[in-house]
Amino acid sequence: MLSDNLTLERGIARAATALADHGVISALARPSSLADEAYHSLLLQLDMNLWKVGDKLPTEKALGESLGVSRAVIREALARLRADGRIETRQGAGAFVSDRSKLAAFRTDHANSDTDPLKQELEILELRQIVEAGAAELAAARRHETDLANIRTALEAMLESVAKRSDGSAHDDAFHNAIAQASHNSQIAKFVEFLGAQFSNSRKATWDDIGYGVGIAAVGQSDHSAIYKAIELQDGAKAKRLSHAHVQRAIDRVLLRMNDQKVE
Amino acid sequence: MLSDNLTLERGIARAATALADHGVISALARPSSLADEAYHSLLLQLDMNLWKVGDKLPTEKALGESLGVSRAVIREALARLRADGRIETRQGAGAFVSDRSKLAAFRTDHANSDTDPLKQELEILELRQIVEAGAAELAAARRHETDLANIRTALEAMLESVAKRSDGSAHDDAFHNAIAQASHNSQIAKFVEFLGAQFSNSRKATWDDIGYGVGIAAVGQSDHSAIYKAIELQDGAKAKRLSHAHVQRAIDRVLLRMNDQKVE
DNA sequence: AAGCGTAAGGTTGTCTGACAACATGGCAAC
DNA sequence: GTTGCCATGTTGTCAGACAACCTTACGCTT
Repeated sequence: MLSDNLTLERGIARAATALADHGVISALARPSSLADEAYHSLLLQLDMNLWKVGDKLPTEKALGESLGVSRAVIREALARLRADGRIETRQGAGAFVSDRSKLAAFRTDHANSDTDPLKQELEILELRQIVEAGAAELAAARRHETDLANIRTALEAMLESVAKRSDGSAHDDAFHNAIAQASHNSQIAKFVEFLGAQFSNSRKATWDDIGYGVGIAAVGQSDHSAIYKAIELQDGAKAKRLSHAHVQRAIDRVLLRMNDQKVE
Repeated sequence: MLSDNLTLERGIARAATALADHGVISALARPSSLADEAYHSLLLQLDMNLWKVGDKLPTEKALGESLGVSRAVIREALARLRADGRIETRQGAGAFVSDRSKLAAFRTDHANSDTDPLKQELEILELRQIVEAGAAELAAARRHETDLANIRTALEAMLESVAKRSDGSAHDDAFHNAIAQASHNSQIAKFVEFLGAQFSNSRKATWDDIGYGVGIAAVGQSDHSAIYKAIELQDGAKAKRLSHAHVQRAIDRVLLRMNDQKVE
């Protein structure tokens, strides 16, 4: 595992992708780039505690040889690990594993993707539920007129989408982001935006034909209206409760899918 | 601004750091690396919407010439932007600005650091308050015996630190992380750990001589004990309320510091 | 005139070699 | 034992080259 040759893996991945393009395989290891694979390979070894905090990683030259790639590729992988706060490098000395108090970035994707995708989606939704409910509560207390106008704009755009039975996921995002903005806490706003981006694929389900058939879009819309009114009336407790319940619907849908999956 | 020469800036930054080392200047632009500066330069231009979503960035060669650095440096900066989901690159085509729905990493540091550091700390604390309160509520509902044991271990280590008036910040971290782990939601656990890491410097104040003098450590300890008991008794509402109040104390201390700052 | 295949040039991905900047350990001088 | 210097190793940066790939334009066919 340590001395794997990436070019070999890459060849296999390429072949797999070629098959996938023909519909033979659904979604496996992407070919991406050598640097990407080196990054994930090193990240995996870091997550497995192959090296302890403070330990010195092999030299760039050694890493390149063990993975069968050039130093430039290794350097890009190390640069990303450094940007995430996983390692620190000192010119002339080497690269060292940094302790957890240096973490500089939060990502939702697992290097070891052995976890069930649905479970991961569920976990992110729970985190989203907590943060968005808190954001709504703050928004009710701090919203200005301009904030209300922004939320209303997104709300009306969504109403129009529902009426036309078209995809309103972009406006859905805008609605939740506008509420987060109304909290007047830029970190919360940025984080809500980030969490929203983690669902760019799965959330579409609410707005496609199936979603309209089941009536998800309509129910979500009445949720949204109620949340807006609570924020407008500065009823923080209500905004929090409604927002929490709104995300709970999405959670319940994921739980249903998980049950369906187990039955098969 | 666009055609700045990084080597020039670097020279100035080096000189500034040299002065700082002699105590003349406190903390200014770090010299770091050329790639680091190129990354922040590009990030700043992206945040200022210099290019619209989908626009093509200048070629690596052009970027390198405009910043006065080699292509290798530019490539490292672009690699980091790509890892954050800010841009996408296609071999043979170029680098393109991606839309916000591709965000792949959450960071608390601002590229445009024109914001008050205290305000930023306040905003992160508010986010932390929301997430940790939610995590405590879930922990109360889902904790196993092993989770309780982990929390208790950290709690007792902190008690010992308080008794010895030594630095217990590491155990403080461990306590909050253990609660987040007890939520049995790995994303929440990871995020709480990440937020904790954003305070590696400022949180020490609770545990130094001043903190002991004011009694912050002691008060925090009674908070911790109460939170633990609520989780043990599976009283989610209480755990949530106590955790919220606990972080509120830290928020209030920051607000005090902000007032002191305004007076000067 | 419209469609299509091909060739040319441009751009990113990767490799190689080189040198500068810095760190570390050992050795010699005191 | 301590100090200072030097050889060696490592990371940071640069330059050039080629492969893989994309885009565009040109010329040919229909």
